[in-house]
Amino acid sequence: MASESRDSISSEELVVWRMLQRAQVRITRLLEADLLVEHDLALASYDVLMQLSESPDRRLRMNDLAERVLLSRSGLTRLIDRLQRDGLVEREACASDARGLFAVLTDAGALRLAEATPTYLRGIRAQFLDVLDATELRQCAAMLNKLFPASDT
Amino acid sequence: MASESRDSISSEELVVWRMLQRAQVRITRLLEADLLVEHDLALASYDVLMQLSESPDRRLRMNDLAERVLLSRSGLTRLIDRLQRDGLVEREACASDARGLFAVLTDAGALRLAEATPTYLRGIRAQFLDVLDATELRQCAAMLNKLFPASDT
DNA sequence: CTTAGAACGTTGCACGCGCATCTACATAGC
DNA sequence: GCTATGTAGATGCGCGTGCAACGTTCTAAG
Repeated sequence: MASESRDSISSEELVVWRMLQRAQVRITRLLEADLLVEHDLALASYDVLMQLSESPDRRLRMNDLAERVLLSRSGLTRLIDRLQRDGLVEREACASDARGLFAVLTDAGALRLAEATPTYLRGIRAQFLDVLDATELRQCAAMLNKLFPASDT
Repeated sequence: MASESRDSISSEELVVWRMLQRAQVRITRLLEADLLVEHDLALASYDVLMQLSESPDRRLRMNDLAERVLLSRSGLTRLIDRLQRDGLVEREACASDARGLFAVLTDAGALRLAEATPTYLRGIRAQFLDVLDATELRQCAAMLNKLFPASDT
């Protein structure tokens, strides 16, 4: 009953995989909907603001930021365009590398992030964290550590 | 050390949530890339073919299908357009409800699904199932059952 | 110094998706 | 029968994204 997953997949395993897909989509959509309704902020935008706020001097190179928010470079370019248009982020040249640009969180951006954060936290608690108990959360963390080895891109 | 998640979220919890996001995106992208490269089939298309193949008479009402593959009605309309253009699926009128349409898997669609399935299974094994042991898989299933109560939309 | 290659960010383009709207049909109330 | 409300799919439109290509700048080799 131990090893049989070489050439095929049991239907239970398949079910687990599908549930994972559904759960992730469901959580993400509800979270994004809340952010959009209450703060007119897409989830990707929130992620950008959050990453910047946690970075030294509230700034990050475009490239690094793209990796952190799981976006392609071009995708991030457009997203920063929008956030800059809304005054939440600014672009700043990089002294040490003339090719590089920093995306910098503005005060308005920090404020917007602070406003939206309760909604964000409430969402992931309601949809995810509060549903699991402490033990499950630990198990979950352990699994994710295996699924997401340090050598990620 | 048990209950403190009411008004804020510990950073460990936040980390778990972010890892979940990253893991899901990573798995999905690798899987989709494989399907695209080896079979010119998007993940959403594969899901449609799979759902149809598991349904009685290889057919499903557009509405039901949309829910199962987590797509809006309009999204599914276009997706079925494409699959129909490629001969993998056909539309058929519904006798009991003149408004309704069935999406029906064609033989070509079934063949294409069969060809792509090894890639699909290999992907979710490599990215997900094989990374976890039997115990973890059971824990994972238990958590997902809590995250995804039967009363989903 | 010069040249070849790589890296950073932006842009043109096409694609896939959701929302709002529309038409056709169904169902309930009168 | 007729009308009102609801449902199934399709369509117009706009948005966000990735890929390929481009210009600019950095780095390494000669």
